[in-house]
Amino acid sequence: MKMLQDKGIQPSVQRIEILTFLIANRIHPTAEIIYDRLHPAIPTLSRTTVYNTLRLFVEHDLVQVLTIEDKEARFDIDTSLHGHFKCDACGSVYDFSAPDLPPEKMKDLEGFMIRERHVYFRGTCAMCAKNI
Amino acid sequence: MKMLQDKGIQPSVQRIEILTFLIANRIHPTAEIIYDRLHPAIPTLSRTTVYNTLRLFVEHDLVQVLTIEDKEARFDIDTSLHGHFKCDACGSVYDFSAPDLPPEKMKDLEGFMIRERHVYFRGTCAMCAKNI
DNA sequence: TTGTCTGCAAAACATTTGCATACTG
DNA sequence: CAGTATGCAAATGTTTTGCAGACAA
Repeated sequence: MKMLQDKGIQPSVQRIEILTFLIANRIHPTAEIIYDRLHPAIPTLSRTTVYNTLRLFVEHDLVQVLTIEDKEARFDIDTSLHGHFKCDACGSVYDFSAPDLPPEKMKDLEGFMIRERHVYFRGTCAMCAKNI
Repeated sequence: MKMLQDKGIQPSVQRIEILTFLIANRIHPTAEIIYDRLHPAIPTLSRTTVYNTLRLFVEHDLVQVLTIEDKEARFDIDTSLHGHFKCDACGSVYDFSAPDLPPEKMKDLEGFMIRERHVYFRGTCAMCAKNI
């Protein structure tokens, strides 16, 4: 996988599979979800490798960590600025285009160096709201 | 404490102390920080009670949970809409006035019921940036 | 061959739960 | 007295670490 080499990451079978899963499944999965979905196809895969790999990807800015809930981290292959909505009914995490909060307009943060910006909404998604 | 009774919470010694701490120390503490700071004065205080009490406060909308980091939850007595900035150097969490993201303008979320909104920034705070 | 990657088992943490005791109305 | 709150100890769930064997440049 060229994507990995471009980021200076050696492309092992496990790393390619995890990256491919993240690209194909835009569901902001947890480490456990990734493990559960890949383990049948790669029986030797361990949770440790999933965690190691995700940390590596984050360190190389290939994915971002979402802390939209307090229990477990979620991972997003899309590192562009956008918002995340978590439905408390079905548990899904949706993307939405967040207005670009211009950091220079926030005078509370004068002199602050902003490296990451996250917008998290929670509530009930349209599908779940309909079924109530 | 009237504030507790207004929310339908029985004001025990422990609950009053924890609420008072949150009001007096706007540092967005973790459960552990609250325990460490109150334990000397209330030697019988247990971590369980701190966790129980914080959960109770959250359920009664007296405080909000911040998931600005993946490891531990932080608690904010200010439930109004504002942003949070975490400095990766000193670990402090700062408040800032976030522009009110109008949910109705986000057509990606049509039909969604929004219950919570969070804006989290990360980086280096002005004080730490100066000392680099 | 030398360094890196993997994966098992165990450890580390934050948080929750079961339950007996203590408190309060 | 009845119901609720507390706190200890143990359990849970996620993530990390130590380390030995496997793999790759």
